[in-house]
Amino acid sequence: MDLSKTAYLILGMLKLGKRTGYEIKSLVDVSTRFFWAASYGQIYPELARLEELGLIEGQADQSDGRRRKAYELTQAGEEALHAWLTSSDPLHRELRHEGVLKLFFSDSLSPDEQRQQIRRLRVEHERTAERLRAIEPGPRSAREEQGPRLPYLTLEWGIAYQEFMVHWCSRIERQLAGEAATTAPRES
Amino acid sequence: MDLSKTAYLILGMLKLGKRTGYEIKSLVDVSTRFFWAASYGQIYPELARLEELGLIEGQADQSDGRRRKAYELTQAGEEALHAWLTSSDPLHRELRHEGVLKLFFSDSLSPDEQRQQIRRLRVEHERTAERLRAIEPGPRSAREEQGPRLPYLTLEWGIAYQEFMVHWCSRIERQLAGEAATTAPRES
DNA sequence: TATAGCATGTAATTAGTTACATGATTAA
DNA sequence: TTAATCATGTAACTAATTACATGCTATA
Repeated sequence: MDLSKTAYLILGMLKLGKRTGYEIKSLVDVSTRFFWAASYGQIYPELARLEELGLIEGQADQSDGRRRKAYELTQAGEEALHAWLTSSDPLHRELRHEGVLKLFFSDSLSPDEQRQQIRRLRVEHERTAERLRAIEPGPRSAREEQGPRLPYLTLEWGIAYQEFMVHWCSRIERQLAGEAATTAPRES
Repeated sequence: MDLSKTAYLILGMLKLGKRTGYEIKSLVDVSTRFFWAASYGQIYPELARLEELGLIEGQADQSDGRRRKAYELTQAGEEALHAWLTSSDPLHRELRHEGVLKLFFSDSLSPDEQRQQIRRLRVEHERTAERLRAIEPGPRSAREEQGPRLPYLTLEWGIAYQEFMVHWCSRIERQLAGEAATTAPRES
């Protein structure tokens, strides 16, 4: 029974409570999406697969007119989730960062173009950091009320990562500015 | 003319010099792979496509018995690369990190299991940091000999990122250990 | 002489996104 | 009444990996 990582994302979300595919997607979009994203095109077929495997159980509901199907973990699902959480298999880690890729090839750019690009990179990470800080109050209060604490921790991690990128960019910007000053002492 | 990011990776590598698909792959594996990976299954078809588009030009060679085809940028290819490097389009940024994902769901684990997992996460990043430090002398000496400097900078970035992760994990480990001490003051 | 490395390529598969179709309810 | 939101789902597409087939050269 070898599941995709996204399958475990779903199992994990259901461990947090009975949920529909739509609710899972909404939750992912304000939480794990910064380190593990998922789209409807993955979630709905995966829910069907997991039910087929007996790891989750769906309960259809029409009562309020809207057709919905909320899923829960079965015992087997709980076990599969726990096995994954405690396994020592090497972790899937993947980074695709176009900004750093551009930087790698930027020797051919003028100092001015280089500065502009690194500035853009910094601004993007600043914006992401802000978005994460806007989310923060929710998980924080949840944690303070003795709810799950680790989700909050990973949010803090996300903010710290964005800040790391911002600081790194700033340092490079200063470095490039310093060189420019040496090359052309009086620009004004 | 809308190219994939991986197409720009190839254009960038060819800007650095005439190269075969095999050489591009080898270079990618010791450089950009940590922020933008590529496999043969992408590189060879993409080379054909880029040649079709007139952005690169291949030159077949049998002289040493081995069949090889080395590519160079055309004028159009140079321009496409420069346009990408200086464009202000939002950057593709994607992170898939199974370790952080596990952490997000780890509230249901015992403190001991939690510590073990975060330790594993730290160790993986330590190992990656070491691998990057092992690569470092190459690009550093290249830079010192007035060769390209930005590739070295992105390598430094890679090391800094791994170290950020290691430090973050260490902090969480200490935090969890502190809590354990409060809960069970005398474990031995 | 065997193995590692150079070199090119493809087929099959997996992963993931985007865009659409459908239809209900709720709030402006 | 219109727009936003809830809700499920799929088809088409893009991206990427894996594993294989082929055949050469250089080195141990």
